[in-house]
Amino acid sequence: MKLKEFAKQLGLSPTTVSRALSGYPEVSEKTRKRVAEEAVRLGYRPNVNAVRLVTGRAGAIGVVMGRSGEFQFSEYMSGMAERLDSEDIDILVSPIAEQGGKDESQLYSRLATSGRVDAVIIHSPMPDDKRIALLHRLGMPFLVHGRSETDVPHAWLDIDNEGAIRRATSHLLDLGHRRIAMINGRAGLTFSLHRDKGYRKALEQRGIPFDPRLVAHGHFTDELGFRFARSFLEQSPRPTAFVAGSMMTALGVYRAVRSFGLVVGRDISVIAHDDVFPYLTADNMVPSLSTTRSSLRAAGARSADLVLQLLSGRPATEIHELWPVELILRESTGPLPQASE
Amino acid sequence: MKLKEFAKQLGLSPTTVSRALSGYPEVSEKTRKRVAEEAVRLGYRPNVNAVRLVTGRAGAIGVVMGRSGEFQFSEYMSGMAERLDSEDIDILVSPIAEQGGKDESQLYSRLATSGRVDAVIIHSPMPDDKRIALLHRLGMPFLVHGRSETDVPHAWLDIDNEGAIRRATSHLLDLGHRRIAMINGRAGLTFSLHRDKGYRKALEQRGIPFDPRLVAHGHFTDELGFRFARSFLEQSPRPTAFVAGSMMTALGVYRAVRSFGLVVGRDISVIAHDDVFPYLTADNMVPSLSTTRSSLRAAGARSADLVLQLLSGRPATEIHELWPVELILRESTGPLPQASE
DNA sequence: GCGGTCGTCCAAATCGTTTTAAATTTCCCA
DNA sequence: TGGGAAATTTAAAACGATTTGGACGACCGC
Repeated sequence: MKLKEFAKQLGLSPTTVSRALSGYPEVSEKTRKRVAEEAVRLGYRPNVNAVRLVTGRAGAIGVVMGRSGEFQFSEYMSGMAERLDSEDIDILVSPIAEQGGKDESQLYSRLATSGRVDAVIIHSPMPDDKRIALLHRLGMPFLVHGRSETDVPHAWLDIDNEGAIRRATSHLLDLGHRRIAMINGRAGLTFSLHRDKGYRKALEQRGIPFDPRLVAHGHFTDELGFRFARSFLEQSPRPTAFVAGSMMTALGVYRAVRSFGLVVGRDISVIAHDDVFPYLTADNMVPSLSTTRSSLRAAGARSADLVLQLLSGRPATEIHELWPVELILRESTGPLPQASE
Repeated sequence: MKLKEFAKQLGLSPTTVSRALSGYPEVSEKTRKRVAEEAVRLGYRPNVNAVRLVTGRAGAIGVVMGRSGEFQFSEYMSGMAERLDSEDIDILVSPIAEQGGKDESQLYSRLATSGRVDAVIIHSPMPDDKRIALLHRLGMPFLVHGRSETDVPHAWLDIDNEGAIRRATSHLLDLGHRRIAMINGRAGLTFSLHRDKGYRKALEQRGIPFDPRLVAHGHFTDELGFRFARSFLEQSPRPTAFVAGSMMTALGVYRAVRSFGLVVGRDISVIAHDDVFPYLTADNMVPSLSTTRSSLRAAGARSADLVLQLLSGRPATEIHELWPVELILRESTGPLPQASE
């Protein structure tokens, strides 16, 4: 069913019908209502591609997915989808062609010039992320999920990684721990740097020297959690507490601790960052895991919302949101055991 | 840069340029080459929306994402993305409006009539899935990831869930286990039924009666894995082996076993299905987890491939792929302990 | 009853391509 | 050298909507 045909059935011109459906004021309330009703009855829906061509809008938001298929991804997308459900806007997922390098910027260029999307969301930025400058230069609206230190104006939404890790570390210090190991995210990413900063600040406040041998960087996988934790535990004196970057990391840490015949929550304290997944919950771990918590799904929903604001004209420089992170104490954290002192 | 402008710069007509770029035979090799080179040099790319309007093709494949944001999702999508990287085809993610019910079919209708996608992939089908009949009726090409028993012709790609679980169960029986519990997927879904069938067949072959108290259904979460496993272990006599539906489920099972003071691989054997995630590997669990294994990423890549075949005219009735599943034995499975007999 | 305003509605241009149908050029052979 | 087939190229008509610039009455005040 095309507009022309539909209009004829109504005895109206295509113009009027189009306006009625788009909510323009030049059409009487009576006919608007009639048009709306008939559209439903006859099942008329404007052809998306025609609308896109003529308006120049793509009706889609692009999300670039890393090669490694992070487990966090679907949770964030669920959130976005939740928010975009009511709008007539799609989510477009683009794979990254090659890790880092030139191909990545090519992907963004193509995304921008092809007119496939109206805006892009980028993840895991670095302090001087080249993508940000690129997208700005291309004139493509974008939101950064995370933060960067570039001068290029850009909208962003981030959680307070520094504060979260600072509080987590401080809490462990309060409990008497002095050798606290941290398994951080990939080196060079802003959030990893922020977490590092939070960790150091907490130590600094107590006048405890920073020991680089207690910090590791890498993907959030159970394997790295396990390996790093083991290598930390082999040190002497060994750490008595861990700050783990993710739930998966924490799984590895738990295993590593057990493999040394130690008990989490008694011999070794663990705090991890939790993005709140329906399929893996900190409460259910044994012992239950203390976490710094922030809903990734909520971040996804809000991201979609902010992109919509961006598209409707709100200046990117106004869009900066820093979310606080909760610290949830459970059984995996406890006072420094006497013997270890 | 528009086609008209670009053509003028080349001293050719838009028609010729369009044909040269689309690889039609009516243009001489010499000009084709020149056009291609200049297109790169001047950065001309056809406007996607104009192409879509005139060709009627959307240039996108739709994937419907469940509300619950399954952790498997991004791995499958990564696979799809991998395959579609070379094509000029997008992946469109649609959230499901409401769980089940009427809204779901509305979503598919809209997806089909709006011209947003050329094909759709549906997941976790049921034996008489309404979506299949609906999409068929709407004339929208689609691929079912999983299987169904409907008469409606449809393309599908599935793994041999029945065979996998049958082999897993048989292996446990070989080891002497007699009370084997199974934590299956959500009730009513085809793959759950297939797994159930595989489980029963294995028992039947040994003449062991099926005990419904040893089977549970639900989402693949660590929480359900833990709860179900605990409730099974409370039975008397308790099961000596578990078949777990997913890696997350297995995590819960491991915890439950430990919470009873039992040891996986010695007191209790566990086999789980593994979709092969980079962030959670069976090899790294302690003890390492025996699995039925099938790469979800590969399935995603192949799905994209099959959809492309579908779109280029291959009949849906020809597209049926059943993938075998590997059985990988590791430390979590062992002979029935003497004391338990 | 006339000119102006307002509220509705419409004809036609437009978006940037692909593709049909026709026009041109090239080429080969009688 | 001319005729016709084959190889190139082109002009113009789609595709299905939005939107610009008017047109047509109805209504009001003077």
